[in-house]
Amino acid sequence: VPNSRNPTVYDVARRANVSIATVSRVLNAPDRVREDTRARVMQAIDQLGFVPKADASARARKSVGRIGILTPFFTFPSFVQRMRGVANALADTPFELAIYPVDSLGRLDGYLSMLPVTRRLDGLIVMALPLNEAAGNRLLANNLETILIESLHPDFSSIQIDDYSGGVLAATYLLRKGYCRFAFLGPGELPTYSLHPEDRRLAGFQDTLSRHGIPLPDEAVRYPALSHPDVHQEIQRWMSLPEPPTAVFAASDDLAIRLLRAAREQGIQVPEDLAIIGFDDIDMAEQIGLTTINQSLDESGRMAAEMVLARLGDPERPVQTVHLSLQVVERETA
Amino acid sequence: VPNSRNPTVYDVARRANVSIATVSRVLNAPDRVREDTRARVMQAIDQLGFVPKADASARARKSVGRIGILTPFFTFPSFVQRMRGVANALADTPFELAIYPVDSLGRLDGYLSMLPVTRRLDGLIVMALPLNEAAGNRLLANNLETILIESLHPDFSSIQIDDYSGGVLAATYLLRKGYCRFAFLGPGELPTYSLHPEDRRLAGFQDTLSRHGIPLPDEAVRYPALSHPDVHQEIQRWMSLPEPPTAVFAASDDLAIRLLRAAREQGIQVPEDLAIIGFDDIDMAEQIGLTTINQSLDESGRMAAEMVLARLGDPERPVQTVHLSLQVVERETA
DNA sequence: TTGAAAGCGCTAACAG
DNA sequence: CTGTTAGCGCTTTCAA
Repeated sequence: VPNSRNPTVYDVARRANVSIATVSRVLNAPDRVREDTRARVMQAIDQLGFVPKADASARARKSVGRIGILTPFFTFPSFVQRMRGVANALADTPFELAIYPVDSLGRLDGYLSMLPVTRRLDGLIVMALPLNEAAGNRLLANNLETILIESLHPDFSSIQIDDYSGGVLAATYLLRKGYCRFAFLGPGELPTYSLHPEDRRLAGFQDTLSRHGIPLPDEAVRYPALSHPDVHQEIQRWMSLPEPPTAVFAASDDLAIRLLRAAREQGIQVPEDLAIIGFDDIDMAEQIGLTTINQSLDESGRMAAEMVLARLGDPERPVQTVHLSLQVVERETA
Repeated sequence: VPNSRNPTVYDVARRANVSIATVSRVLNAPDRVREDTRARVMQAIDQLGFVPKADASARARKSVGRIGILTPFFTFPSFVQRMRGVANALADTPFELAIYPVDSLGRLDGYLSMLPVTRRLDGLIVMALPLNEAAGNRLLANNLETILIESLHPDFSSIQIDDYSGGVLAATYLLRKGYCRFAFLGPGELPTYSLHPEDRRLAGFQDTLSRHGIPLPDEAVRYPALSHPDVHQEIQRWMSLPEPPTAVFAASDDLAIRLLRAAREQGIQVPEDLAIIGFDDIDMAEQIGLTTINQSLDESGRMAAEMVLARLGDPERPVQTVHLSLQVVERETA
């Protein structure tokens, strides 16, 4: 005689011949249950039409089991690689991943207002986005563990990239390679809601050059729109200069790749006629053979996730700022 | 010292100097509590910002406001672009996005078991992953709105790509361009848990060629590992054939891009010596000028999301299969 | 990998 | 009216 009440974990457990703990595990951490046991439990669940009571789960659960990522440009390779780092770090934990793409200032404010209050998240990773006073306080007050990547705030742990020294590295590398006339390419369309590390990369680049007595004339520093014709045009402009540059530092691999294509189309040999160095070291950089500066994208995501998890496990852990080191990856374009 | 957890009835009770039972009564049967006691308790509740935990989840019971994506290779550009389509479709809705990356058969089974039962999702989009009988039934039984991309199941709406006709398109295009000796490049490392559309792309390619009386010899069909040396080697092998191919159909843009680089390194002119056509039309294809076959990646994600939302709004909506059309995008490599 | 047992936050029965 | 106490159904140590 079937029980008239809704089935519980106990019913499922009895039918599958396991303990209630195992039933719970099948639902909450399937990969921690042996294949055949899981199948048996799932069969019992299906047969009984078992549905866990939401309030009971909520009550017993100490966390909601979810980490969020707040990110602009969430499909740009550099951001995707950071997300990959996060996802990998989360893979064998009971935490799932929620994405909150930011495409405007309004969206950023909106998320920063609601996320801490609605308590649907245990932790938050904020990528390359500024955190204002009020938002920071709200996160703190509501006790949402937050880690910042790229931005800085006294009350939160963060992962920092030294963009200035990235520029120094690029200049140093190119100088040692013997290049002597330089140019810089930055992104032309900058949204207001995200951080802009390009300026500091340029500063490091420029300072290093000038320390070697080499100027970086204004016409060598360009911020074209990302369209193909625009990038094309910048190269033409450069190459028709009385003393055209022999090496370009592009503020991102994305830019460098566009530049590379435009150069090839104009019959400009890379690196013979024009050397190109990028910044980021996205996957595609390797596939294309682009010389660039590695900023440990995957690693930054992985560390951010680990830092969130660590704080979740022990809230007493001190706020810390981690500096990731940069490294030139020599390939074929410079 | 502020409490680090959310306040509970115990905190309220302590602060109001009553037992937890009284707190509960104030919440559930206020008239059974003396006026002044009730006021004291309410004051404590307000001060602590107390919200009964069960309530919170009970309120959310109608809709949790979350759509999930189950996907392999979630950082591959082609999958990322689909996710972008989904994210854009969700941007101005009250739904957030959860990602469930699948990296093994066990993980796939695990998610397919737990997701429908635990009710943390309103809808699910399954990308390029097979759905077995049991999993399908479970999704249905638990009423989790699901849309499939690439795979097919009679009980679920899906978005289909006609891979066979993609092969036909590639062959037709190359033939019309006047090429007469062909090769095919597929991925060498195939995980067991995901779908494999390459076979059908090859079939369409091969059939079309043979309909024109052109053979595709075995040695022209290769599945190298994705490492640079391996791809390099395939080209060498081809070019040293007595009758080397003049055009290659790569089963994905990723492969095509690797091939392109390897070719250039060996001084092989593309498309003069060897034409290359890819499949997918990822963002990068445009940036590097790759001729390829567009399969509307963004669009497929957008449609999937819209179909989930539509079914959520009106569960009576019939199951439908949408066929996305393919299109050759002519750029510079073929 | 699994089970026993101790909670989780809350409600309700029962005393007083 | 209020406090004590025993669950509710589920999760999560901890040991085995």
